[in-house]
Amino acid sequence: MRRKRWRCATWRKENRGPTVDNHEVAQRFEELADLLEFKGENAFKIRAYRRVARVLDDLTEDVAELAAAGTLRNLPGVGEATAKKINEYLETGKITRLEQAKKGVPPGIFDVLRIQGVGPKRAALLYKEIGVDGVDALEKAAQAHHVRDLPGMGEKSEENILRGIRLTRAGAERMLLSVALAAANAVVDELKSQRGLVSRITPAGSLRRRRESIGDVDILACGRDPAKIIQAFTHGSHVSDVLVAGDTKASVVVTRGPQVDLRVVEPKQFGAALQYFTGSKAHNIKLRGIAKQKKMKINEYGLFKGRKVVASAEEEDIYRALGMEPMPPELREDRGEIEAAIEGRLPKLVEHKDIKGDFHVHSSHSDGKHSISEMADAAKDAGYKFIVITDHSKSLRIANGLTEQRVRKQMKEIAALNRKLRGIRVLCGIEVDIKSDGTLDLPDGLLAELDVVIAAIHSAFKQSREKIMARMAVAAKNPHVDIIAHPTGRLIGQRDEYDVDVPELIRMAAATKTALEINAHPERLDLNDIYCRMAKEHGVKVAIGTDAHRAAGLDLMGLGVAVARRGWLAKRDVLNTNATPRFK
DNA sequence: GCCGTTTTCGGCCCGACTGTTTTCAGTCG
Repeated sequence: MRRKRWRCATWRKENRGPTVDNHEVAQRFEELADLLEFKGENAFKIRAYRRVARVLDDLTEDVAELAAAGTLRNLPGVGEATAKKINEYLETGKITRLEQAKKGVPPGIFDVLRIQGVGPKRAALLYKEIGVDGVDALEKAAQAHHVRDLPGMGEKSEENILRGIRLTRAGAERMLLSVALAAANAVVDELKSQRGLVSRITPAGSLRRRRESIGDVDILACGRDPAKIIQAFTHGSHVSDVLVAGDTKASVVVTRGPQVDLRVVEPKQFGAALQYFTGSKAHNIKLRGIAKQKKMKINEYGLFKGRKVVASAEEEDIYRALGMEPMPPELREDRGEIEAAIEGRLPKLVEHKDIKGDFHVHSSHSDGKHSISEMADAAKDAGYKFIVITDHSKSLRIANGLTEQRVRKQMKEIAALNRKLRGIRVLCGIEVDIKSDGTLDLPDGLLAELDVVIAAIHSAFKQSREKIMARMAVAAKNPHVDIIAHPTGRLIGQRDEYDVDVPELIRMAAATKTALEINAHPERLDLNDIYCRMAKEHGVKVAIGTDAHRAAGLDLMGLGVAVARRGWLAKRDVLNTNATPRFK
């Protein structure tokens, strides 16, 4: 699959909370942390700022509302000084401490810090000694061999810096979850295919946690001959560049693909390593703190009390030994899962096998490739009890949207098909367009006759928040609309959300008993994990739809389930788990 | 800068790899 180019401004933090403002405030704290790091200030202070940034990004409430209510300090990691800074930013658009820190630091330093192999110490050295104030200046200095003369630097460091610049420019960007999964599977399959090489091998990291976009791919393996595994990995058919290769770990860049890190561990330590390399970093840091309280130590080799191994072979053993329930990788983001695990109140997450049907499927009647009958066969093969055919409505001309007449014709075809089909039921639906003037594209009388109505915005993305929300209100309040599809309209790495107030939409959905969709298409994954959790907290049901335009598209359900799991959703929160779904 | 079964000061996660060093600092995850 082709690598996506990321055009929107917010690609670095795809897990945005309800409003842009949270993310915006978070970014200020990231900047502050970068600057203080560059200046060599107290590392713990820097970590504290980064923690604040992450907490703000993960927030399911509006930071401005918390500030107004005076409850900022209830947030973990936010103390008096930070609360003051947040208030200052909300009121004035500036943070005095940040402005001070910026003084005398050229803005290009932020980019220099993002080059692989250049950290705060080297960035400061380069700036002070030879005036490197940006990536271009750094490249020139390295090419002119001015870098190797600096203390602690040499020929190799210079080469590595140039390679770091190349890698960053070539696209050290994040990739879609689906792309990373494919790359990881290719590497894993190649290593597995070599007889007797690996006894266990599995992706770890953010891929295993199923984040919606992935930076590097992490893979964990064990086998009799670690050196041979590293050798096979670095000489794999997909490798274009070897970054590091040691006894137990190696990093490569895959041709037209991501950086892949492999770690080789002892079989008896596989569980500890899997836990460690699955992360997230924040989750692990909290876990380490808990181990420390219990006078234990945790690292990638195991959980230790003094020299004694308390747990190491399986992940579950480590969590249990720390006094908590083991938890699925999708929850490990330090968003309250550790506290829940200690108190024994982790949700039992929805699983792929619970899914009985797909709510969002297109056919050749509009812009799908396959007939209704072919889609039904594919759904039956997937083990489903139902699918909902939801072709586009007429105003979406580019997608050959259905007129009222054609909808009626489709209803007849589906009725006839259902008389023949065994073991699967085709429900008659529509993806009705919420037009830019705030009306629905088909009359209520017709919508009332359909089994399932999903409504979606496909036009006028640039409208004001008021207009977008007015359109959403029309859809949610319509008694025939069952689901609002891809509610924010974002395309990961390509297009930002339209100006939808998601917390307000969720309140609307709750009040009108309208479900919200997780669109499982890899570029959408919309709602995202944070919004899903917010929906659940408000009692709003979620419907997963693959938006399949061909039979193979039904396979994307796994990505939708992953988002649901990341959003803490249980079986009862997801409408697809009911073989005969009921609506308004 | 935050935080408290170590409570208002003194901690704050931990190890691998690299390149430059004569024993370790810097970077990364």
